[in-house]
Amino acid sequence: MKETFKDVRDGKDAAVETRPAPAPPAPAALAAKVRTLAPTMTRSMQRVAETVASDPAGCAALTVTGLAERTGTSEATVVRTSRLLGYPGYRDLRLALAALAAQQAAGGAPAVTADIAVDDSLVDVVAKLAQEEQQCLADTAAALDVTQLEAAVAALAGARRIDVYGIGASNLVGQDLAQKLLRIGLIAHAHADPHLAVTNAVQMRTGDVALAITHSGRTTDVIEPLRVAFDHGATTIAITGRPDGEIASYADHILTTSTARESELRPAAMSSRTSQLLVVDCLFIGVAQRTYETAAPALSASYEALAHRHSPRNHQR
Amino acid sequence: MKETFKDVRDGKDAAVETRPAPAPPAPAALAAKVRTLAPTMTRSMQRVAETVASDPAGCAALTVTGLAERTGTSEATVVRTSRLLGYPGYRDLRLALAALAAQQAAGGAPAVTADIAVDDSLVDVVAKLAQEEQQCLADTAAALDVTQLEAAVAALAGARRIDVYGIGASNLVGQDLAQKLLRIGLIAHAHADPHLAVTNAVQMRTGDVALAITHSGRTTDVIEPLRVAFDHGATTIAITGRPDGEIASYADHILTTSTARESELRPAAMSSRTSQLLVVDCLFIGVAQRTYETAAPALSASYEALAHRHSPRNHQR
DNA sequence: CGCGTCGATGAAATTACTTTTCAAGCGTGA
DNA sequence: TCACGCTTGAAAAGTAATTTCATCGACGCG
Repeated sequence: MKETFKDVRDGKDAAVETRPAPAPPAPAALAAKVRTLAPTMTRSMQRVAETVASDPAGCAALTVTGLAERTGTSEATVVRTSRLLGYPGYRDLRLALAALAAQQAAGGAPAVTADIAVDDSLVDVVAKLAQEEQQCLADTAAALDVTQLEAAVAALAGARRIDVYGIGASNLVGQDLAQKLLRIGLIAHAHADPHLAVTNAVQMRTGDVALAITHSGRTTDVIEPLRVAFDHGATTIAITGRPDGEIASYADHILTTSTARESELRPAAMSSRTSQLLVVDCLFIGVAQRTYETAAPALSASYEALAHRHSPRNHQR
Repeated sequence: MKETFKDVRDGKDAAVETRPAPAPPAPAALAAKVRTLAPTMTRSMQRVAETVASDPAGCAALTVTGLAERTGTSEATVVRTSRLLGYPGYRDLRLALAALAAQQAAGGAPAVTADIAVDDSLVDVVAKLAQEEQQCLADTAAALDVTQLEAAVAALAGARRIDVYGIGASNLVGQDLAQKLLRIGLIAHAHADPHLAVTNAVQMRTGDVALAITHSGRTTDVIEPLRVAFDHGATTIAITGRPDGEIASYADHILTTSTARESELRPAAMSSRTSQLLVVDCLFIGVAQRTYETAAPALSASYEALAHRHSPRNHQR
């Protein structure tokens, strides 16, 4: 169970490196974190998390016992929830809560995001979608673990070869990343076919990088190739919305994407894609910075190469 | 003196009621309070107060003992100082400190609109990217012509068949749209190969919809198939950043995406992609609304179908 | 110049709060 | 239906905050 899972990961980390940074507690990304982790939580923990997220100021004034009473749970559950949210204990969650409350008070309007309904006008749809995606970006940026990002960037920048795994919508994100990396001279390939992906993953070894993208963290077709690459000594990176999912067991570096509530009309795929793309962009820029000497000329070269694919400009007025 | 004061207060409170609200602790007025009360304080208390005022964030991380050590005083002195500053005890001062730190941090970094530079830290990169993409979304939403969108949605919703043309990054956006439309039961196909696209475009006729995605509006490989489809009587839609580009000549409906300044490290492809995706999402939601009767069941069906592709949930603790 | 008083201060005791442990409860799947 | 494992809260254990109290030093007065 938990022990097993934890031990596996720890063992791996110990073997590979010394776990760069467990998880710097989130300052303002609390709401995002609550959403991301909500599925993992038990009922009472969800109650605590939700209470905390909906009224940071109020909760900051409460002691463990107080919050336990207010949520109708026990102190133990409150502490457990705090841990799950990434804090060493309730004390620190409480501090973060106070900070969050202050920020909210200062920032003013929190954000009104009503679900998109079937009978919304298109004007509303546009507004709500834009709003939700903006929120999603903000959440992702706030929750992104820069240490992990740094490590991932370093791995990519120095990789002999990069394989990207993703299925469905995540595959498109993977292709986006691969396209970008190719442009700056890296050898990257996005796999769409799970079988081919596994077949190729066997070739991976130390110095190669395998990157898997899956929102659920449980997509077998994506986990398999990453596992194979991991077993063959490649450095592995996972971009997932569930940092505690199975895929985490085979990832050296985990980049967490945020999750928005999904509604009937707006499948989770939409916000996860937005979130994933931001992460991918960050990776790309990071790598481009680190390989600037070669990246810059490569970028302009690719522009040149495309020029003749465009009709002459005389059409514009 | 202080003792006396405290006793008086306690006595009164006990007698009157359960502590009405002697003094609402200060949130951000801490520095002011320190200055005001400094003369009243003893040397060691001044040291504590000053430390606290100059580094709220750092002190918030410390326990009484820690702060006592850092200021070279004792726990008692720290508590006494807290009292003098208007808090019931150190615990509450600490919360206020955290809040203050958050406020300072929020106010200190108002907006990062600068270009991403080669020597930016990853933290900056993440912040700037998120910021830029958010801006891009806002711009797109504001500039989107809902009338055109409405027309495009109507065309798509009633289409016998939908072909999507896009090259490079825009192709991924096209695939995203096609995937989504397929999910709700429409017949959509995204073309990556320009030759095949043209070949297929010849088949298009009235009742079919051709949709082209190109940021520049001048990408020949994308314009060609759209022109062919247009000539054969299909309804044509263009998603482009240049509504005056050549492609406009062959588009019945034009959806404009916004363009952000592009910097050396951040090619235009990035922001155009974000913008295009928002438009595509709006199209999708619009179509899903109009075909709700068939779309809703189709959506849930596709979820079901994917379920077995995920590993069981037993992995989570 | 010495003595006494009083406030400031920190060590230690006490109390409040937090964290951990553990056993009972409960749902779930075999 | 049973058994297993996860969830949960009660209570023990531990940690941090608060209070108490004795010491120290300064100042004023005899």
